[in-house]
Amino acid sequence: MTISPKDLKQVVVFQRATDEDLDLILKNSILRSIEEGSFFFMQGDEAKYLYILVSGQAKLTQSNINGQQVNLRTIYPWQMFGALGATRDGSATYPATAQALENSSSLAIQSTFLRSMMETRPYIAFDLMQLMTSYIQEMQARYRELATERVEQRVANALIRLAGQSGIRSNKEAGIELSFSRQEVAEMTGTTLYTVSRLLSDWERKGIIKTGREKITVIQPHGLVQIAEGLEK
Amino acid sequence: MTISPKDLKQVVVFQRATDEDLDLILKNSILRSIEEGSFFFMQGDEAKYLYILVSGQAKLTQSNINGQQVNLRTIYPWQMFGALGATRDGSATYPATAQALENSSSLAIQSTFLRSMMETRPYIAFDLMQLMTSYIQEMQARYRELATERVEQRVANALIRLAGQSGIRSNKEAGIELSFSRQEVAEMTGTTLYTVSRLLSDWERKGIIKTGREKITVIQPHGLVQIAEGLEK
DNA sequence: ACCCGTCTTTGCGCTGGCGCAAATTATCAC
DNA sequence: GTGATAATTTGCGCCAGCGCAAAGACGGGT
Repeated sequence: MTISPKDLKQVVVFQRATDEDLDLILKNSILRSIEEGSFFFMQGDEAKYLYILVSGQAKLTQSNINGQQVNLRTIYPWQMFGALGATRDGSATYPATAQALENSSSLAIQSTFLRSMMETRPYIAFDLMQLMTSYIQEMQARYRELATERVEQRVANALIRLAGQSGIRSNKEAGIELSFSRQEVAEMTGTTLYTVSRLLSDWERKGIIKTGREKITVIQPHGLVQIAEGLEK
Repeated sequence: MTISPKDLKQVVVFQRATDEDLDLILKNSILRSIEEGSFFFMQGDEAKYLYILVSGQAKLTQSNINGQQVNLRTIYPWQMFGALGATRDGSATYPATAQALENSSSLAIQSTFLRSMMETRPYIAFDLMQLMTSYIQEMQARYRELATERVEQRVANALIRLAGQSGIRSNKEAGIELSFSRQEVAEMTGTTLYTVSRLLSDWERKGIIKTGREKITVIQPHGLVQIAEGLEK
């Protein structure tokens, strides 16, 4: 697979880049293919590269000392990841682990190179900052959710968010189909797979969703919104 | 009170700014004094300004629909806040509320002005991005903590973090003194004031801390670390 | 010194959600 | 199709932590 400068325009942070800059970026990066289940990088690794997902799907997780993990976000093609460790000063390490959910390919850009580029090209730093800003907002919202909302509300919210993100990628007649296991949803919402399973079964009985193995189809988004707001009782 | 360009150098994001730039920033900002308990801005307000705290102390919180609030961070002099809403495109709103914990004064900088400055001065966008990066990391860590750790571990961690932040500002012989109520600690850790009170009483009995009205003195930081790691049992 | 408002403590009962265990079902490789 | 593997469901018991209520402690203002 080859990547052209034009492809890179799909990356939010590079939308405003000139063709020369895009060329330069490509020259300072390498293509890395990762098979399903393997890792782009692990939490604690030295952050030499930041990545652009070219194809496939990946997840970003963080683990505590006991190995319990939380899911920070799911990565879709042309999204950047690993940028946190890579933009910090000196020899930073990745604060999270990136694992391929399918066979995936990515563009690995040298951190030092992007940093030097930013020093002279305001738009990259600016757009990257905008991206960071949106992550902070999402993390703050999820943090507040975790601190104040009950499990059913958090799970409902997670499904709404996921439907919004990947729903764009599907036709929504007959529901929005999501590909996540109970375990994954649990890691996104700070609960357990048992509780998620019980909730989903309950909601299926009520006709709000349909469930399958590693699959959740949202039939009535409105029903989820109601649960998320804590109105269902 | 007047603020000189030199004062502004204490702001992380302006460390590398030229004197002319600092002058320009001062010219495009106004001094705002807020008395204890009042608000710099509320969640949902249009983000016309971003702030630099000049004196006093403030807290940044976020509330859900029911009014339950979580504490995102405490703001000390020469720290920037309200930058999230202000750096986003168009007419963004603040995602959080900033309230003065003491009589405070701040410098309010026009969002549009700082945005235009960043477009031509890489170092500001770059340094601001670094700052954002550190916030993301902290939020991710706290999120993981909230999702996977038990209450006592989270509270211990919060005290460690607070001691690290404001400990710099005090002499640590005879312990590091923190000025937070049980309610505030509860909002930082996603629990209730009752549980915090019970934990602190327990830890005081063990000699790890001393407690007082709106005051917690850390005597044995090591004891907290042990609890935070879940080893105490 | 005293009062009053606020913060803190603690007893008590309750329950949301955890997590084991075992059964059931879906998926894939061959 | 068949067996192996992994995901899911559900019963059951349990307990960490919530939250009310009431008492107690502290501190600022006059």
